[in-house]
Amino acid sequence: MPRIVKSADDRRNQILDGAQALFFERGYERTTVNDVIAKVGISKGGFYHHFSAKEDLLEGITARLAQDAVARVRDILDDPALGALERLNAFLARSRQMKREDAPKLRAAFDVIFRPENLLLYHRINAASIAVMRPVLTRIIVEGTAEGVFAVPEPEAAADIILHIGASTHDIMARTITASGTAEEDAAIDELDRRLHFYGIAVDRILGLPDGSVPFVEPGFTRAVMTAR
Amino acid sequence: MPRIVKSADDRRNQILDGAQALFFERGYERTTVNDVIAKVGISKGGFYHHFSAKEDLLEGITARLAQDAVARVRDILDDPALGALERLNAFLARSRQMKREDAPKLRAAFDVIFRPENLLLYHRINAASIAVMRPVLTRIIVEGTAEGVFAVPEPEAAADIILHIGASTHDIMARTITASGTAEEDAAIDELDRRLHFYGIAVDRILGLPDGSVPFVEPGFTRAVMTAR
DNA sequence: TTTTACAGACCGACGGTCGGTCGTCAAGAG
DNA sequence: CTCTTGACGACCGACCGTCGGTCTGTAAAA
Repeated sequence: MPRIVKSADDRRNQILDGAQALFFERGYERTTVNDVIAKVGISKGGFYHHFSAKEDLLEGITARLAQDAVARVRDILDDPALGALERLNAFLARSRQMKREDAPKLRAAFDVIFRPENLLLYHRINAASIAVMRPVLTRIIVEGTAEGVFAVPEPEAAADIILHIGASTHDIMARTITASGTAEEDAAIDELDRRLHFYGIAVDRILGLPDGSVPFVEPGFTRAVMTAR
Repeated sequence: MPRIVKSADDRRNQILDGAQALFFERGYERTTVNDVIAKVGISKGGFYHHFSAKEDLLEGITARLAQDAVARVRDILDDPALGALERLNAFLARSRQMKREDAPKLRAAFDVIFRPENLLLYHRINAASIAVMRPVLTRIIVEGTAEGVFAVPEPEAAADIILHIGASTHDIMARTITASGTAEEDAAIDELDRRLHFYGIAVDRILGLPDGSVPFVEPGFTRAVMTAR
């Protein structure tokens, strides 16, 4: 094979790209290092020059993913014109909008991520996004408490809880995906939607807000994302 | 090797016992099937006669663990003399008592379970205990709502959230364990304790109760468990 | 010339398989 | 009641393929 040399950063990202595509297609365990190097067109030695273990791929991918996501809402988070509650809602609205925009890709990824054998992949992605969002959400809660809008004695703990609420959707998400195409799909989506709606209420209450202050879903959102092709 | 024949159930439990001991000592990934069969004194073929894969061990162990735990609080859950809130608090009190009683063993298990490489083991144990507790907690919430004590529109969703709150302690738990023996240990335990206290408040709020109705920790509890030998 | 990026043959360990063996126990013969 | 037989399921252990990771060496860059 001819030897192609690239800058370390480029190569690293290229490997990450290939690995990410494979992980979202077959899952982490079922993707081998040989699969990755074949896809990228690189040798074993080349791979282990940039990554010390297969595990590193997970860390690299999830970190990149989480940072990309937070970068796309940075402007809202830093908007000084908005109060804490408004920023929180604007952030959630933007997140939903982004999800709607690449719903098909998202849905395809869900198909793999929520399979039981990919539990580790799911939890890693979740943990990475929580790690990135925690300081952001903590700041909003701190400021909202200072504004007198929220009533939260432990902002960081509250942020942690709220972010972990997402993980409690795992099982219903998995069920909804499994039910996809069957007669139960409709009911599953409805149930998921009700859950997500309640999660908004749970957030309201944790923050000391009246029910309905922080809507998690808008009508049709859940169905739009879950039925996207 | 001499051949020793046992009933399928006995042998299965014996294998589970051995595997559980090893998993809680070295973690899941670092325990090989050969380790398990060596510990149990059985052959490869014997093992695969009872389990179809190494993964099955995880499922078997976590299911057994979760069912044991729920069996030890069954009497409280079924006590007709208690209201929903009282049952919930009695259940939590019993759980704490049990944790205090075998704090040393629990603490030793924590040492392994909360290591980053054992994330999967942690999540499996968590998922299994949530699966067992979900219907139990849901029932309490349904009844408490009927009694007019709780105000929860989606009992099952609320149960799910409350149970998942436990997972949000993972990182601080891990940090506390890592800090064990160092100068930061004291501060870490204090922080963990504050968190756990707030989680009680979060549960209060989700259930529509005044802050402090459902205490998660009592004074000294966190320190007692985390410093046990 | 030294350092960095890469190639690819190689290795050991691990999860899992497979053909076969041996205990156990019930049914039928003596 | 005892003994034989035979089927079934528990169990054995050599073996296999795969996979993550290593190592020696080489070409390009600095």
